[in-house]
Amino acid sequence: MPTPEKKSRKKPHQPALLGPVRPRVKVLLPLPLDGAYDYGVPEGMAVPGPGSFVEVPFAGRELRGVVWDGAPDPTLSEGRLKNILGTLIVPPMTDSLRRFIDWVAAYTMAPPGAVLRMAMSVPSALEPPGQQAGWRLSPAGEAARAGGGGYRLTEGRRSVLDIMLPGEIRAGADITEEAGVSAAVLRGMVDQRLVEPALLPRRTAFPSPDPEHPGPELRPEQEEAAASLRNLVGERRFGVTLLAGVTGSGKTEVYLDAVAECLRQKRQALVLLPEIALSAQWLERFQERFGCEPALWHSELGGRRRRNTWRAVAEGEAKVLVGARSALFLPFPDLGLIIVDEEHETAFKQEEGVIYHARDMAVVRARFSQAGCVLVSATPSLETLNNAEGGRYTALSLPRRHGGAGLPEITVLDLKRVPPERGRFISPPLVEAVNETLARGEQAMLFLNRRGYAPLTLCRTCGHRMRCPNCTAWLVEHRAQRRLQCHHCGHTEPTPPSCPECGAENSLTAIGPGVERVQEEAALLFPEARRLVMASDTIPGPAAAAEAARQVAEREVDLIIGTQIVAKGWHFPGLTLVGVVDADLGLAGGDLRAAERTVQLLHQVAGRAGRAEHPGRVLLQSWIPDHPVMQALISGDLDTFMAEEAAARRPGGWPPFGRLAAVIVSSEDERAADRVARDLGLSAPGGEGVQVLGPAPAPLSLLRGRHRRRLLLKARRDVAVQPLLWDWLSRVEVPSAVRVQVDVDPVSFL
DNA sequence: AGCACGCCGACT
DNA sequence: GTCGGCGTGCTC
Repeated sequence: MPTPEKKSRKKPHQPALLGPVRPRVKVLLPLPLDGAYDYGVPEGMAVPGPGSFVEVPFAGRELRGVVWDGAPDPTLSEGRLKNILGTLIVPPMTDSLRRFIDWVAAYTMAPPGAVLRMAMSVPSALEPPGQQAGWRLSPAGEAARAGGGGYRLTEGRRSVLDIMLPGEIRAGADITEEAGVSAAVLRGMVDQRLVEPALLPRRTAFPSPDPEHPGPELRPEQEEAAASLRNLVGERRFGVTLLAGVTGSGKTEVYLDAVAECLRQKRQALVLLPEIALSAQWLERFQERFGCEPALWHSELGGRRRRNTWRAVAEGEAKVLVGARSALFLPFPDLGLIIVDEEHETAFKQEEGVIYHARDMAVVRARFSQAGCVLVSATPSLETLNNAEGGRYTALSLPRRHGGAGLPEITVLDLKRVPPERGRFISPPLVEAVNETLARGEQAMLFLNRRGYAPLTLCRTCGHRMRCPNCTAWLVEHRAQRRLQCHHCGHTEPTPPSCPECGAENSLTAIGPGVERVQEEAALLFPEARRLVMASDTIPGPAAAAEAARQVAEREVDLIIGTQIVAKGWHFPGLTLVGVVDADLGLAGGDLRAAERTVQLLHQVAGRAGRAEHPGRVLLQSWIPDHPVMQALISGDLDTFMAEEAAARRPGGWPPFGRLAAVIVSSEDERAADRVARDLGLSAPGGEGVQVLGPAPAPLSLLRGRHRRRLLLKARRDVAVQPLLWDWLSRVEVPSAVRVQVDVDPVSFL
């Protein structure tokens, strides 16, 4: 039997081409490669300029990339050079976005192609517009979809039929992507006449927000701040402003006025929100101000809408876009303003893949785009406050609330003095306060930043604790589903009837409260109250969020029991009491920002109380009522608290007075991880203003089945940490089973 | 990222 | 004896 010819990995040696040498360009591909690759421009093709989207052959595939800056390598032999296949009809990527991508890659130490991938997240958006070909079900296809026609369908064909609605016309790439099949499956269906060609309709235009649409009238201090922001935008140059102001002081209206000015300047505006999926009420306010909806961008946005939005941004048609952090990498041709609302939120930190902080990168993008940048918060981060103090940012503040509404009165309930009953979590004074509030026909909220029923399940007989098999974490009971869940890796298992260790029956006990357990207790204490649990698992998306907001607004709910998702952006006019079930929760673990974050979160939750005509009340249950965090919340003097935080961090050179970079070593093989971590420790850089702490097991020393070790590089502010890190990491050998990640400016220390 | 190559274990 | 596991290296 003849053996099939083995495909040679090496290219056959080609003789040097005669005639004129092809022009060369660098092309960056959306892959985690070290840099851009060189390609030849075939005869007859105009040399595409930097920023052009091109199609190129790469490792036997056809990929799309962007012509990048820099000189092609003249030493690369003509024979190895492949030709560009074609230029795509898309507005080229601007200089400012290309420089931003390079900057982010250099700063985060990610491959530039990995950053480019975030800017090219919608492959189908690069298809030529207009006369684009699409596909729809033929009559035979519709019959097959309904199960008729006696067709025998492969799994792939079945899933194509399932996702194609009768009459709907979609792009081929869209269909194959959503159905999870190859193009061959679709082609086969076309050949069998189950699917027929059709022209894609031109997408509907994005509405233009009208800056002159009559919006709400601004109070004098709002108008003053708005004027300053309009001025920032009007100058059409880079500048950063911090807009601070307590909840309810009308910051949103102020910065929407800056958006209006940006529209008058005929430039685009980007608003970043930490949790775009839960911002139904924010969208209403936008609508009121501008008479239409903005373009939206978040990870749940799928298929067609995603594609259209990307394209509309690239063509400058989408004037205002509201999005999550990934919106920072959209191809705005002329960005005039970036707003980062709730700038202190840790949700702006991307923790996977390219690890970056969207707030910080927003400032950089604004700089490259000659745009204004506004950081907005009731409780600004120490980083931002420090920049304002140093004069790098302009500071504006709105001290008062709307309509003269006072700040809620905040009291600490000392749990040592007024403990809840055994096995309960709501203390008698809080029970009484809720009863009074409900009796007056007002709404109350119980806040506990912990999902599920109980964070720990313990065997009373043998002391066994239910743990996640993949992570250093306890399993959280979700009683409604009768399951135990790991909140880190997604592992779930049914709640066992008896102890898996000693076999004792009825011995497993729930330890500690989650919102579900608080709601159970509330059902006993306040049986008449209509209750609503708001947690990320009960409010899974924008629609559910809007529905929850409606129920609260229309008084179909008396008592809200919620996790941190209730802290952000809601306006509950009838809510006058907030009870914080465990104010100490965020202080455990003792990381660098635990106190700062707790103050920010609890201040924000407190801000939900008493926004309308009724004054609000907030009760914090705490075992440590004298803690500076509680004292700051009671007094409402957050400035002093932050000043003390700053004073505590300054001498040690902790951020923002110094730089940090975390090096995380992980492997399924614990010993391999230890070995690499130890080697890194031994070759750690030192010297003036630089020190390395660790290695040490990460607090989550096992995560998703990977053993993790951490090192922390701490450096003076004037030290560039990236060259130091590159040099350091290059000196240590890392086997392929071990991953070394760098997190510059870490937020989480887990 | 994806894909082919190559070198080690369990099966028709 | 082959099929196939995924470790390793490469892509202009």
